[in-house]
Amino acid sequence: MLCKSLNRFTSLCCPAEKDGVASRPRQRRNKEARPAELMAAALDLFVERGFAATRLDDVAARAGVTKGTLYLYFDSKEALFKAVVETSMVPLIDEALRELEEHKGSMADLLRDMMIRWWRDLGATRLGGIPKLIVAESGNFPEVAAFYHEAVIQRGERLVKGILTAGVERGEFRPVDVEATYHVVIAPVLMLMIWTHSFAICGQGVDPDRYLAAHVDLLLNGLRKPTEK
Amino acid sequence: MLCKSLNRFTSLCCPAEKDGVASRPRQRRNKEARPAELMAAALDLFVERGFAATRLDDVAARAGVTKGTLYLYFDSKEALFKAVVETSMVPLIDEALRELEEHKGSMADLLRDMMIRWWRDLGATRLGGIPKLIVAESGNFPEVAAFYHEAVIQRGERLVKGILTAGVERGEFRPVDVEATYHVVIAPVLMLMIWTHSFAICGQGVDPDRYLAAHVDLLLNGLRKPTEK
Amino acid sequence: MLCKSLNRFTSLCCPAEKDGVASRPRQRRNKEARPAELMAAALDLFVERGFAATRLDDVAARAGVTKGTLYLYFDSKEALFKAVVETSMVPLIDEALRELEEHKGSMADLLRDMMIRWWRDLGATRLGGIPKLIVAESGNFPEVAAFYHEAVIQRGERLVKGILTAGVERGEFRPVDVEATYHVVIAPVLMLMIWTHSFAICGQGVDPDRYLAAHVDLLLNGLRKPTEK
Amino acid sequence: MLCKSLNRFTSLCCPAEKDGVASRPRQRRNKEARPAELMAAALDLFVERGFAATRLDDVAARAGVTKGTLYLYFDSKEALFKAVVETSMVPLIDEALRELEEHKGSMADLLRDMMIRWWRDLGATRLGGIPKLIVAESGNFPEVAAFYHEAVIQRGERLVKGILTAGVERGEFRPVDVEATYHVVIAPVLMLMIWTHSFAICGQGVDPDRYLAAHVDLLLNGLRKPTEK
DNA sequence: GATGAATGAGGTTTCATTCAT
DNA sequence: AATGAATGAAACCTCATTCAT
Repeated sequence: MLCKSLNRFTSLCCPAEKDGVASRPRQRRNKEARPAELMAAALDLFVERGFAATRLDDVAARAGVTKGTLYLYFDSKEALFKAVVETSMVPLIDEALRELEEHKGSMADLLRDMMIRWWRDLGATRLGGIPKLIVAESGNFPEVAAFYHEAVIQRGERLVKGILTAGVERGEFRPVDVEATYHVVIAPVLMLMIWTHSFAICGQGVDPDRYLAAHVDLLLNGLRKPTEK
Repeated sequence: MLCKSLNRFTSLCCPAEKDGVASRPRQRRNKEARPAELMAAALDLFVERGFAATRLDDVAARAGVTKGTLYLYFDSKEALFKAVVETSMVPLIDEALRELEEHKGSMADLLRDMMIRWWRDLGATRLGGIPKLIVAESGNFPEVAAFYHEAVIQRGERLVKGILTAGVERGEFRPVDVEATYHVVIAPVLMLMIWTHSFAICGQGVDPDRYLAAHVDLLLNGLRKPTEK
Repeated sequence: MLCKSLNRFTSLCCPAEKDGVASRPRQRRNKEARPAELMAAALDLFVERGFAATRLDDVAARAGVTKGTLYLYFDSKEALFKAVVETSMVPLIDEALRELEEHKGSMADLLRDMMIRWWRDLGATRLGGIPKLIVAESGNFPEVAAFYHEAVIQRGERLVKGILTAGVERGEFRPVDVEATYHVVIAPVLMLMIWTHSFAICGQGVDPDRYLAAHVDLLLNGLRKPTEK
Repeated sequence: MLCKSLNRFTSLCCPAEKDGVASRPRQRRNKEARPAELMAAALDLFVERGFAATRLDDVAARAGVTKGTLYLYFDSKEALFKAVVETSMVPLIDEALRELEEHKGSMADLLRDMMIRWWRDLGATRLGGIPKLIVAESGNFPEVAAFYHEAVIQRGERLVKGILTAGVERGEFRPVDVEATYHVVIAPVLMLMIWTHSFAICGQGVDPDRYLAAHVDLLLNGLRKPTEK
């Protein structure tokens, strides 16, 4: 929990004013909320246009301030992006990791549960656009990519591999190549997010629930020990 | 190197030679080949850097011409981009379709075979960077995305769904939700391509063969009728 | 360090502490001292970085206040600059004049003595950066330069010319062009200060003592009547 | 000699159009002269305002082009400055070094000669403003300072020390501390240039010829062996 | 057909200055 | 008296696009 007032962040989804500036006599409207407002505006535009194509002018305008104000709170465009990721995605993964440690039931249930919640809390929200952004711009912004890898990917990796390993050890799953299977497990979820934020825009949507159900179905069937008939 | 254009005043070097440009005279070798040369250079750079980050200066230099020449053949950067996608991906897909209509054996084998060939002939080449590029820029270039969807994705969809349906009808596969399973089948392959062209660069490579093997293994185990042990 | 202002939300640190700021409460200690504190901070930074490159943010931080406070005491950055020059250099020159009026001995000794004291009391301190600063910014702040000339340079001129004239009249020195020789006398000292505050930083220091000794040696040899061997 | 057409540079002193843009139908007016025109405009403004305070917009406007054109010829503001120094000051010093090697007469004459020519060809021209600029901005632009040190100062050092050493070896000069005397020799000349380009602007000029004569007079008297009466 | 010099709008970032509190 | 959030005018630099040659 980085900052108390930031918890409001994910549910703060600023109520439109699409691209228009609020015209009230601003100045000290509610200063504690400023960073969260800026990050919310930034998330919207980053997801919509990508990192490079997002202009800080637009981020500021969407938050109802001017460009210079951004630099009161964030050192650079990159810093702004990092802050967005850190305050929105990281806590979600950290909580999942915590739950894994405390989980007692079957690993198959946990996996299914995680999948569904991951989609509901992250994939289905604006945050679901982040992975596409990262993939798209990692080549041109290596520092951003490196940060994301460390902050998000590695944590997710620990989570999924933890479940797989535990399942195998308990004899619940077949003995699989955990390293490779990890990628097979997350790929469809990642792909769904990427899909939703690219072709879905062109009206070529995938039904997330059916897709995830099919994935989990296939996955658990593939992992289950064939001997337990 | 005081002043960029001073080279001209010495006799040290003559034609632009930058970013790996061929330095041969290139005597109007074959004027019909010019567009193809330009598109080849553009493909290289688009795949490597993305659409927005690719500079036309660099494309021209790589093709051994100057920037102005590009505008003799393409109306704009976007037009060049669309031409590249059209001429590089479409023929490949068409050939794949032709070959697959002649298949007679088991659907499981066919699926496994397809996966491997898709990777070898496309994913492992520089063309493997196209899907990432499309996904990444689809938001900012909707027409390009729509074209790609029609020309490439829909054909692939027909193919995979055909195999799944046939497998189920023959009793080779469990009865699955074909619509959703189609996505689950292709997602890992797409994901592998995207991965290879994004984080792989940051030293976080995935071993394609192990990954594909794990995917196919899981897939066929998941599809196989549980009764046939 | 995600967002600059988040420090406020934690209890880690309280007041601005940046760039070596005193962190004591500074309870309105002595409101008459505030301008002097601000000018002291400004002198440090002006000497270190020059006029244009000094940020008022940093000046304020070094004085333990905020930027807005500066504008309570000075109308603008330029006004601050002029105040600094006025209050730091003028008293020094006045004291030097007072002490020198009481001298009785030889002019050669007086000249040598002056040189050494000038360096010790002014050149070797942070005030030695003022001449460079004046020279550097005189073009962009002509009023400041004019003030400095009147307040500092002209006094020094009277002094040196007085010594030279007296030395010639007494027959201690050759008859020289006093007007021009004055400049030759002070130039090396000025130059030493400028040098110390410019290239000395780049590791190209001059040894002040050797330099001054060489200067005085050369000077007195050049001034001495050649017949008096 | 870096570039044939650049020799015209020092005598190219573009005929005013003070701060105004030429309104002729430009475009390819005389493309080979472009770099020299840009450097001439840059020299004017660098000397007048300093490095940091000179805006590239103004440099471009004075040369009758737009900002972007500058970047066709120079990679950055720093590169532009370096090019100006390299093409204007360095050749002058190099020629002086060549003459030193070929000189046969007395070192006193050579020293006097060099002083006068240095002033005539450099100090009295716009180039005389460069040393002040370097001194003023060396703290904030270390790379620029380092370049200047290597390109100009070290060459000048070799020149002056060469003369002093030769004079001492031949028994023409007293045996002096060459290292320290070098600084004493150049300081007044540097100071004269700095003076001319700072206080001189405020109407507090020094008469260069009288000043230099006094300096050389004093210098040679100070260096001459006292035994030769 | 090909060039390449030139443009100019637009990007991120900086910072002196203001003003409601 | 003091704050510090906010502004907005530049500054440097980039690059798709144009057009005279």
